Amino acid sequence: MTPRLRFAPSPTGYLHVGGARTALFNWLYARRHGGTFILRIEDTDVQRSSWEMVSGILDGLKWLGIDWDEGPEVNGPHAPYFQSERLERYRTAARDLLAKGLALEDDGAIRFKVPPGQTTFTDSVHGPIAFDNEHIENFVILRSDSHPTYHLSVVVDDIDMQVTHVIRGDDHISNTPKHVLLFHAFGATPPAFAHVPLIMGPDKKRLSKRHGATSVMEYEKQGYLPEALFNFLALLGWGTGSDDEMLSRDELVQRFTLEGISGGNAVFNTGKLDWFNHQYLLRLDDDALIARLRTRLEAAGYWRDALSGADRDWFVKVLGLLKPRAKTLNEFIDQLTPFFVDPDGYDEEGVRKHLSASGMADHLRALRDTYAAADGFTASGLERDLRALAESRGLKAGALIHATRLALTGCMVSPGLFEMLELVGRDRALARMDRLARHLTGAA
RNA sequence: GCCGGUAUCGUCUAGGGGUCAGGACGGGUGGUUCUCAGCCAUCAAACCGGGGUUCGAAUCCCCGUACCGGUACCA
Repeated sequence: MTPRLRFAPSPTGYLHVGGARTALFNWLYARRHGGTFILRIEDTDVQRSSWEMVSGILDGLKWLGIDWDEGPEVNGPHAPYFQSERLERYRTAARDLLAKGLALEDDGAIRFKVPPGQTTFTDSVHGPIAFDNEHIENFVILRSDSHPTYHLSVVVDDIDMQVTHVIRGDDHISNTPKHVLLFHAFGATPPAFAHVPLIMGPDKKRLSKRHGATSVMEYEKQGYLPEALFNFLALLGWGTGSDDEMLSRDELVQRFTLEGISGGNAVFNTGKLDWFNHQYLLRLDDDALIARLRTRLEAAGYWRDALSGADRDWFVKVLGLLKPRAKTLNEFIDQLTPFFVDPDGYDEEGVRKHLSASGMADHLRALRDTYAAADGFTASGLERDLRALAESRGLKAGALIHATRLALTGCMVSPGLFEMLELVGRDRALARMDRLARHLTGAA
């Protein structure tokens, strides 16, 4: 029997990174063993569920590259995959149990009669786990409004859909005996269970909005690459048993085991995600990088078709300058600014530190004139000219460099000044130096 | 409170009766240098505590402690 796994989100919010990781583990296991990955929408809580949320979840999964074999949009032999469309099925199941004397009516609701004894199961992550049934109350399976509770719908669906492995969050571990009891009551064999540790914030509290972004698509917005998030999430709470960390989707599939999942909760370390993202960004070839940047370039108003045509070589050089410093696609866009538009102001601290020396406007004009008269406009020549000029004027090269950087970018930090000058080009560079010189004179 | 789970550097983790307890992120220092980043070199940093078992325990057992989760006609 080939394994059948499922991810069963409740569409009461967007795809959370914790949910995404659960989906990821299920997907990894299914792909590793040639099984089936099912997506089932647990929308029995009609008030809190919406189509917008459903499509948000699908988008998040698709963006991460997690595809499903059965479920919304693709359907399958056990359709429908929305619990809201299976309500009658749950009612029948609850009445079945009632008829068999395994459940009882209570105030219009139906409760499962928990038998005496002990309920045990073997968790692939935690090992054997036992609960005394006396600690489990006769729990409701069908509400008085005839809607199923989570316990009922989950078990009925897992039976109907022939789910063989349930990989879910640790928070379900104490629900599991209830589910095991239900599987038995329905005459079914419970699936194998694997409860994965929860994702926490840096303060070891359950990850929530106050820790920062928790939605998968929020990371997309911030300029993270799906393959980076995928890799990072896969290794959160799971060890491959080796020192390798940069692992492709396929490598992750090949190495995935339930036993490698660790028992304790895992802190979501944004810094590590940044590192992964940077690594993946660095591995993108030029055209791929440009393609990934495209939408954002358009939004910023920087895009022109020549960037992938006549100006491609220039653009590739610019990107090369930014690669060591941009950790996200958004940072690329930020740092790309001086290559597309003139500075719209000057960093205040920079002005104080680097422009307050008297005569700076004059030095800047002198440099501007030198550059205007220079034969070529390449980094090495520009550097040589600047240093010579600084020396002739009794100025430290650094001082002139910093002032020129402010003129060119408006900022105190940027890639190497001379490389930037070369790529910004003579006309724009001279204009910006003029402008700062005028600005300084006007201010004085 | 009760039930369940977990415990290795700050973080993610490897390992697991005898190891210099390994890697990565982050951090420190030095170098490269016009700033930042990067890069190179280098350093610091952990087996929750207490009892056992054993020639030997971080590893096995017990007891604590801490943390997390559950304790709904939420999922």
